[in-house]
Amino acid sequence: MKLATWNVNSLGVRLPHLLAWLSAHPVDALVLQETKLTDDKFPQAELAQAGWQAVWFGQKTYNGVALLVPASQAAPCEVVRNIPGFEDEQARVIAATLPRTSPGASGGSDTRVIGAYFPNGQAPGSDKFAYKMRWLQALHAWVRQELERHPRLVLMGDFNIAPEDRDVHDPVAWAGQIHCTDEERAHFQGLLSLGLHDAFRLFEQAPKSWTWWDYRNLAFRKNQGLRIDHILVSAALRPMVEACHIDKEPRKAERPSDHAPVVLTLSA
DNA sequence: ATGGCCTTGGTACAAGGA
Repeated sequence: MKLATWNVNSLGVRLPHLLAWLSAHPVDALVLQETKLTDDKFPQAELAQAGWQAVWFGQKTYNGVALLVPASQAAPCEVVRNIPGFEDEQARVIAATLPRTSPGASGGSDTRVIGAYFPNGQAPGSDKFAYKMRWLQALHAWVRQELERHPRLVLMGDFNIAPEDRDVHDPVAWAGQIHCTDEERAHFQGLLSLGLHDAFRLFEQAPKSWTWWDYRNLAFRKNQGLRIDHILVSAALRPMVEACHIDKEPRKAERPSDHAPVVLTLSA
């Protein structure tokens, strides 16, 4: 079973690119961020024609999230949009349960997937940073509840947090900057304290592994980036994690997203 | 060489991203 997350930076622009990636990488679920489409503009028909069903939650111009699942699989259920109880104008979260498809498998159960586009935060001290902190607090409380109901849980998306200095190409230049502040990193650790595990760090990984590279300054060619897109797995899923990798290939395409997909491989 | 972006809305350029 493969699960993936990808900030596509406009699904309208990236749809052909996304379909090409999906046909080469048949995942069991993919969460998208920054679709930048209102719900009426979501390309449901095009995706269905390519063999994908979806649930989505968008808004105009900014943000927007979706969950894609092969049409051959059971439909995602118990769909939640945004953090329950947290008033938010911005479309940043979509959660759903993937029903277990192999009834013969023992000891398993449904898998809960939460796809999230964490706020950017712009700069420490700004209003947007304060919003990011409130949002992170609400997310933490909600994920705690979700874990009680769904032991097999995956939280993945664009976190807009580089958890450690090794997730930053130039930690000195980025010290205290957005994505790297102590406050943001404490929130990331807070999610881990719920019993979640950073799937990427369950394995030995190449140094200088990033998921995002600035469009400017030849950052991708020089491999100057950040690791800000993450897949966290619950304790119940951890023994099943076989691999977690960043697929840099789509970042080399013409008109790429500035983010690369992250892919999780689970046994069974 | 040293600096170099992209998307949306809307039709010039500002806002936002990270």
